[in-house]
Amino acid sequence: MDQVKTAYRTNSCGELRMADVGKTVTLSGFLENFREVGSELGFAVLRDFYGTTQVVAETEETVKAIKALNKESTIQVTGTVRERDSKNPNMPTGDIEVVPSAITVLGKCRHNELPFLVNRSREADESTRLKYRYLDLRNPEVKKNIILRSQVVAALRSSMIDHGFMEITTPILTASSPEGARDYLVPSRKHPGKFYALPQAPQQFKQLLMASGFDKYFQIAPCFRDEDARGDRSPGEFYQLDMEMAFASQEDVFAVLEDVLPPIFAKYGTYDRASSAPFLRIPYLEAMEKYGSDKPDLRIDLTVTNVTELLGNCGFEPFSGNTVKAVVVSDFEGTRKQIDKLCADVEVQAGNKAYWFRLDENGELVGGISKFLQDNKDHVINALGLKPNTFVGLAAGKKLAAQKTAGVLLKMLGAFCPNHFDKEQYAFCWIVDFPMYEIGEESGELEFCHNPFSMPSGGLEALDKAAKGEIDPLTITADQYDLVCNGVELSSGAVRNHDPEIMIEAFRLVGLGEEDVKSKFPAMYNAFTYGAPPHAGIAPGVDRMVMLLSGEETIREIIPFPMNKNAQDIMMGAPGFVTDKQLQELNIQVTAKEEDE
RNA sequence: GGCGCGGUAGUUCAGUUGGUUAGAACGCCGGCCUGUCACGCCGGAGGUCGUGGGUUCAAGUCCCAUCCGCGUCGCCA
Repeated sequence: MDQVKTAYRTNSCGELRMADVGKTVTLSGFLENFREVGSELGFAVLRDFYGTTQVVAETEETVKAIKALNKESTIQVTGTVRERDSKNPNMPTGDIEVVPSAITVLGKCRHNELPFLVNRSREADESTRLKYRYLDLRNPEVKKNIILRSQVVAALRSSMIDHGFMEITTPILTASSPEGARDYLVPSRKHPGKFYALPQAPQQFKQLLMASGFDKYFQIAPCFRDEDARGDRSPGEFYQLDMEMAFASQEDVFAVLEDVLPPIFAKYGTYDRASSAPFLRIPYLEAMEKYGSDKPDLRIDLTVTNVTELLGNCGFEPFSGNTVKAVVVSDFEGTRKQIDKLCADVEVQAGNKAYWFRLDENGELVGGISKFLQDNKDHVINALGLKPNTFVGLAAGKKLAAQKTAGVLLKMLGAFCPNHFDKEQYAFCWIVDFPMYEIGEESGELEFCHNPFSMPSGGLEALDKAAKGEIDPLTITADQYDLVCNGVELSSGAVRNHDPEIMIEAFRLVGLGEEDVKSKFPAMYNAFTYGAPPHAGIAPGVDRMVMLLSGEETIREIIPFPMNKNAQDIMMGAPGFVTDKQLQELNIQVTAKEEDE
């Protein structure tokens, strides 16, 4: 079947070539531009989804007719394909043009001044682009990310099915979850005072599918969280490649994604190199120690060194009594000005100062805090293995703060030094052995570090020992893992806790009892009392994957109709006020209203 | 919510120490142009300088408040 032929066209605007010369064709598309070269000559560019084709106007009548139309109007052109007198090698259809015999206006554009030029919409203010997203998306440069997204989703779906997974949809209207992010609530008409919630993730449903005897589940799942946006985090809603496997371990989950993702990244990505299986596994504590981050960018060949013993007592006040971390950069070429800028940027992002010194080409310690090191010069050089032209970035503070600041410093240095940054690839790694518990910053009490559904390593035995005080609960790790690519956290997953007794024991350590488990997660708790398979899963973020693949800097570029930072859809007017009648039906009284714009 | 940057023509931006009638490019309108392709040339229209207040002889520019946008931290099991 001809894929583009419709009632309105015989061909697309992207397909005509020299071989088609002489044919009579009908094209339909948007009038992108008209270049008038005289009262009896002009060139129109017709654009549809597939490409552009030049339509030549050779009579005064045709020139006038096209000139009268506003750009972006949709028209239908019937005519003959002809070889061009002057060809355009930059254009796929640049060898030919269409000589029209009839032009029909299909959809008139009523605006002679557009909010922006379609072909240059990416230069326009983002709010304007989002308000007129349907014009913005006509720009092939903008549209291509949405096409990429569609192709990636199709490839993921097909690969998951090839790996024996079955796509199952789960409810969008469900119960509010007591843990995690703020919920989006939907009032119930039939049950006054009660609310549905949009799922933050299909987490509980997929685990219930495992309890139901399904074996390998996946879903391109919409997830809803009412939290503030970031450049790489869209407010409100996003999509996950959600998956779960029964009778499976951490390694089984790793094996699936290590097989599914690299070929898709290599095929659809900006770079054609992607890590192959097995991805590097880095324990959480090691990642924090070595990279100062739980999402290291492995394209950077720098690591963090602990220099507390070496430099802690050098006499530089900010170091004394603190943990001191260093990032050693060999073959460093940076001016004083660039170093200052770098340190300032680190301070902005990390909230902590960065310090530095350099071993210059003559083997002297210079710059930054170097004067505090002169007494111990040889010892410092030997201990760090410094060679001439080496930069040493430093961070100090309490252990975690020093680690994180060094981590920010490391990433900035990587971005600054091309010789330490092998950029053109997708470098994956797994972060494993996350702690199960942490001391909450506000409460000062023991809390779950990530989510309470994870299986603690060592199971019931480890929890019992912690309860008896034989081991520190903070040393218990969870069978939980993150997938990281190029410094971006793509996904979190875990081996789930499928045993009600271990679940109760895990909750007991944070001061919650059996009743709390039952009331917070009744469906899962009950289901697991009827026997459940050990299961494990993960849910890579689709939006972030497409963002990595496209090379875009903001997540909005890869979402067809994104909301702005304030979770508003300016184009649709969402959120918006509703009628009093609607509110009455829902038994809702509004106590505060935003000023109407 | 904190911090940072920004808001000037339809669009993207410039605007010096506070000083004449607020400029440019693109777009738009009119004219010219027979092979353009970011067509070219000539001319023209187009401004609540985000909003409100203040200082001043004089404010796009300085001060205060406020709204909006983006980034970042908080937040995101």
